[in-house]
Amino acid sequence: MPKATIDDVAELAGVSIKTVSRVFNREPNVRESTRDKVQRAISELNYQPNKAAQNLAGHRSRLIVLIYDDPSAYEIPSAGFIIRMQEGALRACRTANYELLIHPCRYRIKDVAKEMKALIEQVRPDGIVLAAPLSNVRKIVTAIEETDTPLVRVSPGKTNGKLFSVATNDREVCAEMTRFLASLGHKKIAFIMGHPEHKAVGNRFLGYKDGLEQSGLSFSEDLVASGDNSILSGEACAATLLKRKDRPTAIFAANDDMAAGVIRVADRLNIEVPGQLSVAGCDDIALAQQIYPALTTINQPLAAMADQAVMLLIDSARKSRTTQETAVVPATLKVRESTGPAPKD
Amino acid sequence: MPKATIDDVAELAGVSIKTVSRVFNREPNVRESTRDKVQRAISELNYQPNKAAQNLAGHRSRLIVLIYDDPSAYEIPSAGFIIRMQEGALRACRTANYELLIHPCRYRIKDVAKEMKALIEQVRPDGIVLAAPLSNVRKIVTAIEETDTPLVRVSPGKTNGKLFSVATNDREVCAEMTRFLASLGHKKIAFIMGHPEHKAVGNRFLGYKDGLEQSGLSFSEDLVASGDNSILSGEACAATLLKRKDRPTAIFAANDDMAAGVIRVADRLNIEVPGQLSVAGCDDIALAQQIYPALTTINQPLAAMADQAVMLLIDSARKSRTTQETAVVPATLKVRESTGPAPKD
DNA sequence: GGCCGACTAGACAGCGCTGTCATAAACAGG
DNA sequence: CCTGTTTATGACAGCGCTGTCTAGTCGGCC
Repeated sequence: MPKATIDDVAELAGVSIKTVSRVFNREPNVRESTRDKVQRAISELNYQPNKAAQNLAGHRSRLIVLIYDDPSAYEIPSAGFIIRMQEGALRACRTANYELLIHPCRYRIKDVAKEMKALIEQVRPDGIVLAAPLSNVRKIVTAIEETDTPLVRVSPGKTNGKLFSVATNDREVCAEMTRFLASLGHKKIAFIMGHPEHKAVGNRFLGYKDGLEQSGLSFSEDLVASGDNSILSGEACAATLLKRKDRPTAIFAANDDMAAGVIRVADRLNIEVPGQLSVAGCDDIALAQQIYPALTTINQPLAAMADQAVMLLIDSARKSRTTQETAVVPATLKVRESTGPAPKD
Repeated sequence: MPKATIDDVAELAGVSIKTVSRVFNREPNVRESTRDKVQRAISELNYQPNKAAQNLAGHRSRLIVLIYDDPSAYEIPSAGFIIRMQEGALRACRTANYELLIHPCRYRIKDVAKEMKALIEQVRPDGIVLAAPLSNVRKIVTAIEETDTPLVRVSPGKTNGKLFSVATNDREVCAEMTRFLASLGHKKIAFIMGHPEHKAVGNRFLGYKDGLEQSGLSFSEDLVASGDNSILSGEACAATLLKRKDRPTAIFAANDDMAAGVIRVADRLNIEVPGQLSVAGCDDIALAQQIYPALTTINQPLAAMADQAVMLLIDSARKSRTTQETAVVPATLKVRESTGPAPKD
């Protein structure tokens, strides 16, 4: 059986194709009885509109493209990141009856801009979700903007600029984590900063400081170390911090890998976690649950962010693009086993 | 600047739109000089053909849909599975200038068949890659076949049926693993079977038997245990196998999780791995490298399989659909630390 | 020189929809 | 009952391409 077209439906229902189109697209000004007739014809023929035709005639594709960094998506540790994003984006697409195209992108190659434009002009998506870290690569953002396609950038850290974007309350939640540690009685809470290139880094550090202040603790340079986001660097930082005679009773690392490094070092130095040392991380990667003790960390609501991003895109298509805004999806503390009351001395 | 259309190019080049189309699609019978003229016009205007129009007029969408099981894709342990598939599929799509649509699918809901058909008739993909375990769900396969869209099923285990599919040489490589263990001097090689629902299970067991035979070892029921693919069941099986006085010196589990369970039990029983017991798994999931000792296992070439699948799809579109075939992408042994020479007693 | 085939190029319909506009029907109000 | 307005429907163009068919051009060969 050849697939039914709008003409078939129109004929069967005894109306014009335009009326069928109206019914299918829930347009107003169709009499109830006509609507019924058409509905029956539609379901009888099992009619499904051809997207290509809709797209061509209607200038909208019901397609969202999710663009993310290519090689990093396939490295096991970050696979979770992109899967979560996809999960959220797909959820929003599904409810709005959109489809999702995924497009990994190597931003280091010269022709990214050209590649992006080609992609966009070919498929004409109704919107684009640009995942971190690409969300801060200027030439990509610019290329997309030049095509006039609605764009939402998703990034756990704050995105600079005034475009649509969705972010988390990184700073606030890091303050919350710090307060949480303080509330357990910790007075000497150390912080391990991450790779300075990461956008998120600054905010997390600021959040840490906020948290100290809010808890009535004073900030000390001596309790801050700088890593590069790797487990190894976490170990190095921990070694430094823990060797001090007046050592911290809690260490808050700007990401989970470094926190894992801290736990390793504590184990080596025979410092009990969480008995003698509380450790907290950030990101809630898979590893966080797999290590012992399971890591207290901050859950990144990646799926929710992507979901939000797609919804923004779809809404902005309906209404005219409103004021430029950035949505914030709150991250939450995941308290597990690596934190506990401060040791009494 | 409004996007250039084929008419713009034709006008600039001083030819008909059909000629532009010919040049762009590398059709024959265009004079070299004309081709050049058109090429120049194309690059000057930065022309990108509108896919929707191509699709509508040409009855081909240059779109591949990857369909996979929904909830399971988002569970962390299996995220790697689907990411790998995507990786391969994307690779093939990229080189052939196709785009990839991803479509998770909950196969337990009633209307899957209808949903699949709606998806297909709407987007009219040129081909569909159906990932395991969906590749063996009859109602989905049937629904897709009824739409006459080229379908390739990807499944680590063998797929039954006579459709296009790509699989691995599960049985052969399991035989290889068994021979490998035998070559290390092991005489008592036990096997832990997985969940009987899994298609792959039977083949792996057969491969194990093949391997024994090829190594001149005899098969014994006593050396076979049955788990359900979980770590816990692996522990249970290991406990049984290792409590026997005449205990095996090597255990080959049908998946990595169960192998991990074996290692846990060995640790608990103070049996050294690989000193006193060699352990091998299958699948090479992320966990395999994270546990200690790192697990010797069998690498599933998921990316390569998906790549292959998409290539099959694209080729079958070019030539007429040839004879139904199943491509086999070989899996390979990943020898790591959990296996070693049999203990001398 | 005339005819045939191989190349090359263009005219044109039409893929299956949606947008626009015209028209018809229904409904007010005076 | 007629005009003015709203509501319901249809006619038709056209989105930007590709497929088909036709027409012209060129050389080769008898």
